[in-house]
Amino acid sequence: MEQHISPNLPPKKQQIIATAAGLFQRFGIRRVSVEEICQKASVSKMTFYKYFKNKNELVKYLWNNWFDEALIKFDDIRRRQIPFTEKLLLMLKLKEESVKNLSYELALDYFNAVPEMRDFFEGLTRKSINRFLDFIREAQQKGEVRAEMRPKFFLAFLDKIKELVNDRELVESYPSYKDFVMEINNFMFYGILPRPGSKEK
Amino acid sequence: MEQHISPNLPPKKQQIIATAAGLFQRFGIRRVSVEEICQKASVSKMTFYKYFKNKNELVKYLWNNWFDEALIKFDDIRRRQIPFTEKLLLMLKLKEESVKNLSYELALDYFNAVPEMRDFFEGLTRKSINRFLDFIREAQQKGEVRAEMRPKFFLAFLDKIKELVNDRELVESYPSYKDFVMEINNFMFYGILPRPGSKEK
DNA sequence: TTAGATTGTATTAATTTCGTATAATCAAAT
DNA sequence: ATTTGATTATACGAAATTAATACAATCTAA
Repeated sequence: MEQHISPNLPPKKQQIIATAAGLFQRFGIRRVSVEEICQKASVSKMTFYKYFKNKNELVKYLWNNWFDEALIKFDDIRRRQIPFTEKLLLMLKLKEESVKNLSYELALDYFNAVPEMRDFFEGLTRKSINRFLDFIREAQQKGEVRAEMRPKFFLAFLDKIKELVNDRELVESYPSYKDFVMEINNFMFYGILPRPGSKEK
Repeated sequence: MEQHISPNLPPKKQQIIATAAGLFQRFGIRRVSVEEICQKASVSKMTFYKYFKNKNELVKYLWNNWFDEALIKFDDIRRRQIPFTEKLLLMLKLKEESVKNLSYELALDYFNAVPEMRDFFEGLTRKSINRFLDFIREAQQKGEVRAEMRPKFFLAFLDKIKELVNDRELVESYPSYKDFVMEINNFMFYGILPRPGSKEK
């Protein structure tokens, strides 16, 4: 719920953004009218249309903000001095949070009513995906990931894996979260084959 | 979210009721259209209007159901062979749950748009309150409650007390929930004065 | 006092929702 | 096979809501 909206914006504009974000989150974009936003934000409609051409532009503004913030966090993780697989897990978590904030479900609901917004949203999504593919390619060049693997396959694979990260029962069945991470680590490095030099028979 | 809707209704009617309840709960009554209910319930609009004159009648039906169920549970508590104060606490809990289901907040939102529904809702509320006042009067006749106290005062008092029941930190500061109940018990029986014969100095 | 921002009210056009009418479809009983 | 009752799809006009703009009035700070 906490929005990190860049400050030193006109106060009225900020009010609009904050209340709109709250209302959209709660009821879905489609179900919230401009007037409602204005009333709850104590802003006249004129002022609203001064700062935003219309509701869609406001929505785009919010989406842009959210995606930008997510990308900043993404790059932050990317730069850290931690093993590749740990980065991966952090990114999966980040993605989950972002989706929660964006209320992807509510966005979908909006697409049905305003189809042209789908393109915009998908544009942002594509940008994010490309950033991630870059990350993988870089890891391949650094030798952290097998170079023969197609990045797109890896992406699809992770999309499935992330469900495991959210599987509480599974995660808690390990002595610690770290052990769980190790499991994924090992799986990604060695696959299902016994580690060379391990004592498995 | 679990609705206990009386069975052996026409299946389509039941679908309408169930989906409407879900949507209302989620988005508020005002924000959900008849068409949306029909779509999600896989029921044609014609069928909807066969079973309900309009959206308001559907809402009334749901409210009636919810209040009836609550009153049944209320009477059940009333009949139990447990001390008066324990009944009180159970009733406070019941009320809290009912309010949660009714989404009182969302109902209020609806009143702004459709004022005539407020009367209906308040009618149901009054009925519940009267039932409760009866309960108190009975307790007064049985000598469980001081006869000089006005039932309405007691009602107002409880409305404040119930916030305590929901105060987790307070409740958990007692060794057990039973101890917390005893505290309220004692307070209601003896007020703030030391119990006659207790060892306080 | 002025300039810029904001508000309240009003207004029109566009969109959504409501509630009904009609004909078609389907399932099951006769 | 036919009838019956329930349901659906489509369409429709009326009513209500929402969108977006216009204009005059107000407020605020330089």
